[in-house]
Amino acid sequence: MDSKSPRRVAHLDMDAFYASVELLRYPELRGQPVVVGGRSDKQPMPLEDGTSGFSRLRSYAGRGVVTTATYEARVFGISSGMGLMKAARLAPDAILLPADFGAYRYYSQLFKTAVARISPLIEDHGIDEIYIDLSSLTEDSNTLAQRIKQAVGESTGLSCSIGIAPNKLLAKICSDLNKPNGLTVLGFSDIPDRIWALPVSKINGIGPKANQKLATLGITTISELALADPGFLQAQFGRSYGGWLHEVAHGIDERPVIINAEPKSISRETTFERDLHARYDRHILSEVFTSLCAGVAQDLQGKGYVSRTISIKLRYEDFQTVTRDITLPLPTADAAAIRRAAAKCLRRVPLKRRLRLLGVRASSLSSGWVAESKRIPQQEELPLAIRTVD
DNA sequence: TCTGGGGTCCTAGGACCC
DNA sequence: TCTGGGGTCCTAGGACCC
Repeated sequence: MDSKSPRRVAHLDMDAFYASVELLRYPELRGQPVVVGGRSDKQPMPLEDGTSGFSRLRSYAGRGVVTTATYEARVFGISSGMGLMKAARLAPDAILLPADFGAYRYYSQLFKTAVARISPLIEDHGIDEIYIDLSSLTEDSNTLAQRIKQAVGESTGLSCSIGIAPNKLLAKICSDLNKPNGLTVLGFSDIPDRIWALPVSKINGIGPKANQKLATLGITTISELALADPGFLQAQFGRSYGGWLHEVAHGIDERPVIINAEPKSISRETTFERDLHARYDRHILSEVFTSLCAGVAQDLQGKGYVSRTISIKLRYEDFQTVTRDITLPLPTADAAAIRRAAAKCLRRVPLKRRLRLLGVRASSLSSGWVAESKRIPQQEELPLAIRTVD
C-alpha cells in the first residue's frame, strides 16, 4: 500500500457480547444484573416456569470466574476475570448463567459475515472484536459506521461499539470511549484533547505489570507517557518495549490489518474442582490427560492442521505454572501420538506438589490433508437445530 | 475467597552449523 | 589450539489480550 495515503481503520467491539447473546435467549432478564461464567457442565439450567428458576450468584461455589457481566451487573463493581465467589459478595442476587461458547461462536460468525458484506478486509481479534480496513472506501466515516452497526444489529439483534481512526491502536482506544452502542471517529489532531487524559492502561499492550511500573515512575496518564524522555523509557523497559511505549503514547502504530491469519497453536486446558495429586489421583489425571489430547486432536483435524510441537502446561496449587514441550520428527493430528508426546513432556516435570490445572497444546502448525469424511464439523457450521445450545 | 480457557508475541540461552 | 561471528532451531517462561 502507498505509505503516504492516509489509513482509516475501524475497531468494532460487541457490547457485553456473551451476556447480550444470553439476553436474546432469556429476554425476561433484560434490565437485571446478569453474569455469565463458571462451568457450563455443572450449573443448573433455568426452570421452565420463569425467572424464579435462574440461579443466583450467592449459590455459586467453585473456582469459576466472570466471563462477561451486563452493564447492570458492572454497576456493582463486577468485571471480567473476577472470581465468581468475589462477584457473589458484591451482588449476591445477580443472575448467573453458564457460558455457552457454541452459541457465542454462532453469533460471532453472524456479525462478522454481515460486516464482511460491507468491507471484507477484516482482521479477527477474538470472538467479539474485529478490525476493519476502511482505507479504500470513499464514504465518510460516520455513514460507514452507521451502516456497519445497522448490519450487525439486523443480523444478530445485538449492538456494538465502533471506533474509527488512522490506525489500529487509536481505533481500539476510541471504540471504548462511548460504550455501549458507541461511535467515535478521531484523527491525529484529536489526540491531545481526546486521548492524553486517559490512563496508560487504556493502551492495548500495557497490562498490569507495565502499568504498575509506570506508576512507580510517576507516569499514569498517556500525556505523561508522551512527555517522558524516550531514552529514559528505554533504560527502564528495554530498547524494544521502551521504544514502543514512546511511539504509542504519540498515537503511532503502523501495524497492518491482517486478513485471514492462520492459527499458531491449538490447545485445551482444564482447572480441577480440587487440587489433584499425581499419585493419589492418578486415574482421574490420566483420564483428563487423555481427553485433553483427544480434544486437541479433534480440533486439529476439524480445522485441517497437523502439529509438530506438543506442549503440556501444569499449574501447581500455589499457582506456579510450568510448561514443557517436544518437537516431533513428523507432524501429527493423531490423538494417540499427541498423548505419547505429551506423556514424554510430563516425565520432565516434578510432580510432588498438587496440581490445579493441566493443559495440552499443539503448535508449529501446518495444513494437513484431511479426508472430508473424517472432518469433524465445527459448531458454527452446524444447523441451529443440532447445535448444542444447552 | 484468590485467580477460566483460548490465544499471541517476545525474550533468552544453548545447541548446532557455517 | 584458541577464538570469532551469524543464523536457525528448540525449549522455557512471562506479559498481555479477549
